[in-house]
Amino acid sequence: MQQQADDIVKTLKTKGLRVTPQRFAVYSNLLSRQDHPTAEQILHALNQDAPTSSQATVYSSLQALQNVGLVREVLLEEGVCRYDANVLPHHHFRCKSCGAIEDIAWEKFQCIDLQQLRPGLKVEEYEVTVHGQCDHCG
Amino acid sequence: MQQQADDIVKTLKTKGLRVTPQRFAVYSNLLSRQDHPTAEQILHALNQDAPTSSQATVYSSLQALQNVGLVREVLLEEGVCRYDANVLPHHHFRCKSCGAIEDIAWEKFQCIDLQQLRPGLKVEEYEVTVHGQCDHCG
DNA sequence: CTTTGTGCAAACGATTTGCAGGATG
DNA sequence: CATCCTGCAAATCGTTTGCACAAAG
Repeated sequence: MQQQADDIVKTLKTKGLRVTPQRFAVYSNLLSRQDHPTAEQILHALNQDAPTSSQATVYSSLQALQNVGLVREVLLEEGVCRYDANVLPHHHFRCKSCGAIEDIAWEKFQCIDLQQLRPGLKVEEYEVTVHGQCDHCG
Repeated sequence: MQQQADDIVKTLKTKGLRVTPQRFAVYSNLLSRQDHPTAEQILHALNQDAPTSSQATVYSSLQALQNVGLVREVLLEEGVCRYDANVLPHHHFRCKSCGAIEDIAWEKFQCIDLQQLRPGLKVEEYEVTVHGQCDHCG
């Protein structure tokens, strides 16, 4: 636990971010959860016990973390912006019934003929979004 | 042109939608363009010459068209909801520089080992989003 | 005629901004 | 101690809603 906290501090510093309690809390929370929370869910989680962050600060922390590549946005539903501390390439599954979201290992999908999508297009990255039913809803 | 209009009317009726000038215009506009416009862009296009639709009506028309499966939402950027009259399965390319969006033929990608994503998950559909540079920006 | 759609303006929810005070390096 | 962050409240943006009038079938 203590070691983990030190790691987070080190990571933030390495990226040139000032380490503030709020920023630390946002990143730490995001690292600790498997779902892909919205800004609001993060805010709520942080202020569960005692108020520690304001809404504006959560947004700005997320922005700062995004800018240095520690966090990415995940768009799976209209009007809902989620955040993910896993910035390695991977795909997403979303349950159409309950909305649960789950990561899909990168190796599960493979692109056929990537270079020939169309002459002129330079592909830099891609991701797959899978829709279906999860364990509970299936 | 006339034939095309008749087709649109027929399609709407077949889906059980009342044919109003506004609804016709929204669907017709969406069918005619290759980009994936936002509600606002559609509204702007329709009122280019003379005012024909209100903003609330464009939203409600899009909603109605979605409900009967003639139109789908496309989510590629945070905070931007685009619409697409092509409801056949296909993928999307988005230029990271200029934001241009282009359809990618369904056959360009193939899923490896779909049934074994994870036991318990029932896959119903999926789509690929490709990011990169388009002709002008590459 | 009955039902459904339209337009306006007000309401809404999520995100952003301006600014003064406070913490970080 | 200069710079950057935080928190508050107000502003903004896209979308939705309520309601009276109009149009479609």
